[in-house]
Amino acid sequence: MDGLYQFGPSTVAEVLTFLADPPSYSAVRALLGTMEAKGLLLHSQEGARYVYAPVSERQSASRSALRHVVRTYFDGSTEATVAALISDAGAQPEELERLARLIDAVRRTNRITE
Amino acid sequence: MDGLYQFGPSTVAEVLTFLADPPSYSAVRALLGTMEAKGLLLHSQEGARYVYAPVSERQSASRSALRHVVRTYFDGSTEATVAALISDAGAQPEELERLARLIDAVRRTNRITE
DNA sequence: AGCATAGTGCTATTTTACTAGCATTTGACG
DNA sequence: CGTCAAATGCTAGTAAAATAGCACTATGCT
Repeated sequence: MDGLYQFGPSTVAEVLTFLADPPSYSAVRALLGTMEAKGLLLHSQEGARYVYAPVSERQSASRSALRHVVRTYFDGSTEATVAALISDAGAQPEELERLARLIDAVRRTNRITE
Repeated sequence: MDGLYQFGPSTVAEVLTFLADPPSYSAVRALLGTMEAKGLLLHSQEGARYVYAPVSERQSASRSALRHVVRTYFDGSTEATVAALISDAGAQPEELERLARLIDAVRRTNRITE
């Protein structure tokens, strides 16, 4: 799943390339088939081969993944999560400046709408 | 694993309670045993029962989980991830202010050390 | 002490995942 | 058009995981 979200819709062969410790070609075919049966994936035929894509949009998947991480590792605190992100990212000056501007923008927007 | 990180060291019965779609008691026992054999968990005996805990610290696990999310869903961009976190969190004013201060603090620290 | 409860140790069975391999279809190219 | 490479469809066998259940042990309570 993660690979499909990261690399976009993919064929069986492509999935094999981005899997870290890849099982056999047959196993990947079976796995994709099972996931499709469970409703997690869909395939479309493209010439001779199948291209698999996740059913749910990347954005909604990203939100639930983020929420999961926040809940699991940061006691539900967005603030603590952002702090970890910043300290882990090496904190490049330009990025920090953009983030500061982003937060200011959100704060201004809130002030107006409230 | 996630449950153990979220709720701390747990017994088999506790794991059962926080698993969303729990398999049988036997399955959980087997699963925890398998994970321990793989070196992901350790158990300590507490009276009659076993208490399982992850081997790696919560903090290091959280960092790798965050990195994974950033890479998978946000093309490796810390900035985009923070933006998603903020917009998803409902953006409470106090939290935004604390985040702004946090970023300022990091920026000042960087300016001094560089 | 005696009993009930809750837990593990262990084993057998069922179900699922993985692997391998062959037949068949599709697409590309000389 | 003929051939080759690359896919899938399908099947059978093996490995691993999930399940169920019984025996045994520790704990707590009366």
